[in-house]
Amino acid sequence: MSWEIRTDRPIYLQLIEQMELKICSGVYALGSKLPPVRDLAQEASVNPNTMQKALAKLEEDGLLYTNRTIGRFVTEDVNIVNQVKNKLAKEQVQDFLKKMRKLGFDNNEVLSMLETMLEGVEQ
Amino acid sequence: MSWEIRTDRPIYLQLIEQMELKICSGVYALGSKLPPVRDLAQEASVNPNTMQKALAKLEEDGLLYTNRTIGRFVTEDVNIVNQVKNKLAKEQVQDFLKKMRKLGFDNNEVLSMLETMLEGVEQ
Amino acid sequence: MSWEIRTDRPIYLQLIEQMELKICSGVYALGSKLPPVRDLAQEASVNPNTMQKALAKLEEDGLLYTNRTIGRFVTEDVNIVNQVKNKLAKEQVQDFLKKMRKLGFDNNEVLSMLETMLEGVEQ
Amino acid sequence: MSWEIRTDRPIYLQLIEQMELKICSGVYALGSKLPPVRDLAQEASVNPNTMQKALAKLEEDGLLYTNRTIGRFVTEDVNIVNQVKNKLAKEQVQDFLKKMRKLGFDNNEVLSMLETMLEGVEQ
DNA sequence: GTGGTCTAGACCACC
DNA sequence: GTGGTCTAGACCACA
Repeated sequence: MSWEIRTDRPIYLQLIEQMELKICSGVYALGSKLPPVRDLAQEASVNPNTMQKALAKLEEDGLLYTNRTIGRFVTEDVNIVNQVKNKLAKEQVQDFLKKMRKLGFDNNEVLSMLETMLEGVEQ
Repeated sequence: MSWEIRTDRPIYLQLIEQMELKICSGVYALGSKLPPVRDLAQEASVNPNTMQKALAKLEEDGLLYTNRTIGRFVTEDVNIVNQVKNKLAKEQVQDFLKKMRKLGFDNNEVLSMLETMLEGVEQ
Repeated sequence: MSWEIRTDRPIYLQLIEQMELKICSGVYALGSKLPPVRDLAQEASVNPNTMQKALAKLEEDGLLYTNRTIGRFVTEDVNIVNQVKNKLAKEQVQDFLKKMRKLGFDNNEVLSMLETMLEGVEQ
Repeated sequence: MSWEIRTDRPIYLQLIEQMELKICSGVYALGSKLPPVRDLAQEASVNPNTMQKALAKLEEDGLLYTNRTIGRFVTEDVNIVNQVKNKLAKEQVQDFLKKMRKLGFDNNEVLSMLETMLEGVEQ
């Protein structure tokens, strides 16, 4: 998964979301060292200051921590990561339901459709 | 809902998808007249030919029909629209499941989470 | 039926053929008066001299005759017209067979296909 | 057989028809590689985009398939080609009958004329 | 070098 | 003014 930046919302918010996702999905493992800010910024084609702002917010939330002389690391606290995971999951569910409602499906229909599509599918 | 065009996929495909969505979600009602190609193109900030290509494809699929010199109309055939609705819904479900799996949720967890979030929510 | 002129063959030959066809199919009835050469030429978008050349040839074949002061007329001789009709028909058959052979159909297949398509069709 | 383009009908439709004919009559054998779009366009004296449009339609119908960056190929599926062959043959028969009727021949006369002309003719 | 896509701009038929 | 078609010219991804 790469970086996807759009111009219709604050970039640093998008960076936060995608960074959260990368951590929760294991792209950056618990306790692992992150690439330098400059590298991340270049990878995402954004200004280093913007990337810095995003990382600072993630640090605030406890998802990252900085060792000034060595670099930035992903937290080793599973609980924090799980909290974020749940937050992201809830957002996905909300987003999904919103889209399905727009298509005219009510709760029961969404549920039965999901159940149908889960049957017989390997995990 | 407005138009969102990205540069990483053929524009006409995105136009097709968004047009399908607009029709299925009722932005363009069954049997109603569409704005002229040129207007739609300007609205979406694309070349009229590109919009034309997308509309031609939708016409092939029976979602639209053209009354030459008068304009383009949404089909009045509920069946066709429902078919497209189901197709779009399935895509949404697949997409949703893919994202949830990336977050580390298995089928049962997705299902129970959805059920939980549907409880006590007004339709 | 209007005039169709192509640039890949002598125009006057095409005029002859189409004039024969018009007479045989009754566009210009037996014994009827033809429009003036200039009108015919304009109708077919060709030079009057070219039209003149075609009409002269048809006259030679007895399909037309000229009354100098009154104009040009279609012959009243059914036999002559029937001869031309047969000639044109044979050309059509030959042309048809040639095309069918190019598509890979042999005589028997052509015959059976024709018989099939004639069944149940009102004349 | 070369390309014949007329101005009284959409060019891309004529290209489709003639391409179908070329494939059905073996000018382009099953499974063989077609010349590049640009070459075909130049051969037919049309814009590459117009040729592209025609080929795209033939591809939709399964008569061609594209191996991107390598080229376009005729299908290897005999069934599809035979279907098209039959379609073209039916059109020829219809066209033939129409012309013969215009000349004043009824079904039986057409049939007997064809039978007569087929006798004693080498295949 | 291949097919695919997009834009810009033009003309046509029809009502 | 509507959709339809065509041309010219450009750029892209891929191998």
